[in-house]
Amino acid sequence: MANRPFDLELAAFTLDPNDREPSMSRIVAKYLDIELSEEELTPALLATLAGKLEEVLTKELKDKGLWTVYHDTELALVPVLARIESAGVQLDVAYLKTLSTKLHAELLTLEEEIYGLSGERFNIQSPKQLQTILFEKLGLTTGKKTKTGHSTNVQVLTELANHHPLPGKILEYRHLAKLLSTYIDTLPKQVDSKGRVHTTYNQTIASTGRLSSTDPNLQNIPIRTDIGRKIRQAFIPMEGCVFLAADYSQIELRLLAHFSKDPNLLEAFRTNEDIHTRTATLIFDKAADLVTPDERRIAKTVNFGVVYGMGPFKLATDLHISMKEAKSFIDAYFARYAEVSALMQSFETTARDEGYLTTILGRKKTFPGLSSKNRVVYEATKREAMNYPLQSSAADIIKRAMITLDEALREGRYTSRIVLQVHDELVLEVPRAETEAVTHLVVEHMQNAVQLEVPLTVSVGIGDSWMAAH
DNA sequence: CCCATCACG
DNA sequence: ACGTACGTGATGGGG
Ligand SMILES: [Mg+2]
Repeated sequence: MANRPFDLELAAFTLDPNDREPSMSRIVAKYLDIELSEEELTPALLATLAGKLEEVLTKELKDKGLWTVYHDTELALVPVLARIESAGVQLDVAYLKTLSTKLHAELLTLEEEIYGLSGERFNIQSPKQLQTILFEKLGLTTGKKTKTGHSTNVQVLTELANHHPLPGKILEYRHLAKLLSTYIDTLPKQVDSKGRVHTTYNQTIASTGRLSSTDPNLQNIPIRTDIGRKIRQAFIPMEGCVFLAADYSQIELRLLAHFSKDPNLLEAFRTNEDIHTRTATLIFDKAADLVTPDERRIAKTVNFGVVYGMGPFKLATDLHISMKEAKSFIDAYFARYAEVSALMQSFETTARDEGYLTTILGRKKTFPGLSSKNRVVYEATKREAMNYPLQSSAADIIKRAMITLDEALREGRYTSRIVLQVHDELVLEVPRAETEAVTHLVVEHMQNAVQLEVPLTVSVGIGDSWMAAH
């Protein structure tokens, strides 16, 4: 491995990813046991402490078995991220401008319709003013949700839309306003002279070890609605290139199979079955070809819910079924995937009794909330613990893939480069002539980043926009 | 500055 | 009686 300079921020994060505010003052106190304020820690003083900090944190990393993940993954990822950020990604600004004009016109129409239905003009974007219109003036009811008043969120408005035409219009308005203000009208302001946007990937924010993306966030670009997909079409490769998008299929559920060794889950992934249909056959006790689309949809929600520690309440409200039914589905899931049930319990007990959990690459995180006597805090932390090894190991895996893929691209003298990472997906800008070779390279490095009990599979698409590459 | 909301995996 | 699915970031309202 290359000789890399010490990185205090990454070292401190690897040692304690829970620390939300790792200021120099806190780090110096924590590792050198010296109490000094940020002001007292002058550059000159910090310079004198630097060597000692490196020595102490290095020893700590090695003692805790964290040196490898720190050095070979986190530190090795730094230049890879630097290249991604520096490359940026091209936007079709003219197209976004056209889209903006069209959608602003629609927004204006919606606005007038909303005022008409409300009988007055008000700030639609103010939840407070909207509450007054919906719940006082129109007397609509949900009885549900309060914090600082009645909630007007999408769940509530969707329910209210069955009783009055206004909430549906508000939902349409919100959807357009969100996409316009966050993406369509904002991204064009952030392009460089070549029409490319450059995000910043933060390596020390998400306690699971995931990356986060800011300024602009390129990890939450819309895709779930028609208009959202139009925004994805604005992400385009430079002249002479195509986009190659490669994403892991159900990586967290495969990790669930790997860690639990549940026979049903292993079998499903080893035979490359449709996992949601497989779960449906198990919880509804019927053959795969008899599973209805509705049953598959329920099974899909259960599959994803389980890795978040979802309970019957959430499942019932999301699927519009009774608590009793929801509980029966979850019970059936854990009965048929018995080793998953055992694994989830072991995550809780290990996190509580050993104090921490470990990922596939040896990343660690503690769960202080499991010492709480407050049931809500305890249960919330238990859910974090149940999700952590899966989400965090998935983050480990794509990081390894990025490091070795980047190296292979450079070693092979390719022009292709990674331009985006979205948790389980990589997007590359690929000269047309390199398409075939780089497709193989990307798949190879992603699928073989680690070896699991089940295959890691990657789906790849190529296209003239991010949307088209999916 | 916090809250509510909603965009993504 | 309470609270109820993990991890993020950006926006607009309102104090
Ligand atoms: Mg995927």
